[in-house]
Amino acid sequence: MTDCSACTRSADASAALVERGVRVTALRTRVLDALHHAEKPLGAYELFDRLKADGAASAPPAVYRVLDFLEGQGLVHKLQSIAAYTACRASAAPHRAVFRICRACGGVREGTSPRLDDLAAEAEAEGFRVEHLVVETLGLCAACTPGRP
Amino acid sequence: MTDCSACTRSADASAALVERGVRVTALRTRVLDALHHAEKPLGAYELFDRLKADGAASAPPAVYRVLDFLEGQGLVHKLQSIAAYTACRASAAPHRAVFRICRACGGVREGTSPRLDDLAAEAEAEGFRVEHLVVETLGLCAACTPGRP
DNA sequence: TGCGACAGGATACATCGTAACCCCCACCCG
DNA sequence: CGGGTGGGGGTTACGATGTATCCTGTCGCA
Repeated sequence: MTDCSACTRSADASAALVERGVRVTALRTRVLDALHHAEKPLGAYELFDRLKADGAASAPPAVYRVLDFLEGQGLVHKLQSIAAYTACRASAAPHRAVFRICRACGGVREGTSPRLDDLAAEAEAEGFRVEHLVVETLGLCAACTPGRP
Repeated sequence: MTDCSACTRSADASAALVERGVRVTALRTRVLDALHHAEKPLGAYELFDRLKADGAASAPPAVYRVLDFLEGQGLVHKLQSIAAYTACRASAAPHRAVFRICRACGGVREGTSPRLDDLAAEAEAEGFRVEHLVVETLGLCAACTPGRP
């Protein structure tokens, strides 16, 4: 288990949970750590396998419960188009985000944009009550685009 | 099998395929019709069940193949957050779209917005080659929002 | 007539997600 | 201290979603 800057982030996230008065359990910490250490988003079962190897998780439902919880807390995002989960590096609170998913290397970058709020506002203006916004950009990242230095 | 305005739309879509020089097969027509007649998006297996009842489809892979094809042609959209497919009512060509998905009634509205192109342009400006954009707004539609006439 | 390309049939399987039920344990309260 | 309570997680079993693989039929074309 290597030490890395991501650990700090993970600790920050845990601290946010404590402040909100919700429980920081061993399993939740493990899941968060695993996602922070992963270079890429992890599928639920991929995550499950890693946790099981560490003796930290027993069965899929446990993992899904934790993922749902962490997503509700804004610490984890689910990438719908690839059915994978990624730890949020930007903020420890629920927020809107846009993801760029490279189909070649599998890498994902989380970002933000005023367009997100614009889109939400457009929906609200038409009477739609926005609870969640999914914005995922699929394609090739700069490093994987052919004809490039 | 009732006659309805959606059939016209479905016919328009088929006409677009002919013009592109791709094949309009029985199965593809059936899938398109089924999606056009459905009031709500259909899951792949839900769609499969309907087609099988009509003797039109044999097994899941056939349905997925047709769905992939139609999506590539811009006639069908996949709603990632609910794993369902809907016929496009807007255009017979590939295009960007934003969806509003009501978690209460399950209804979906397809729309468009200049923000979609803005988001794509932002990504391109940073060297990301955009191939597909998924934008889904989840919440309550006007009719399902409480405290409303 | 033979060939290549494409659509679809058929089987089996992989992956993703959840329902239902139980138990444990921290915590609160009298 | 004894009992109640609720959240978190273990366990089993299953449902839903999506695919790999191989084979068959059909059509256009040289």
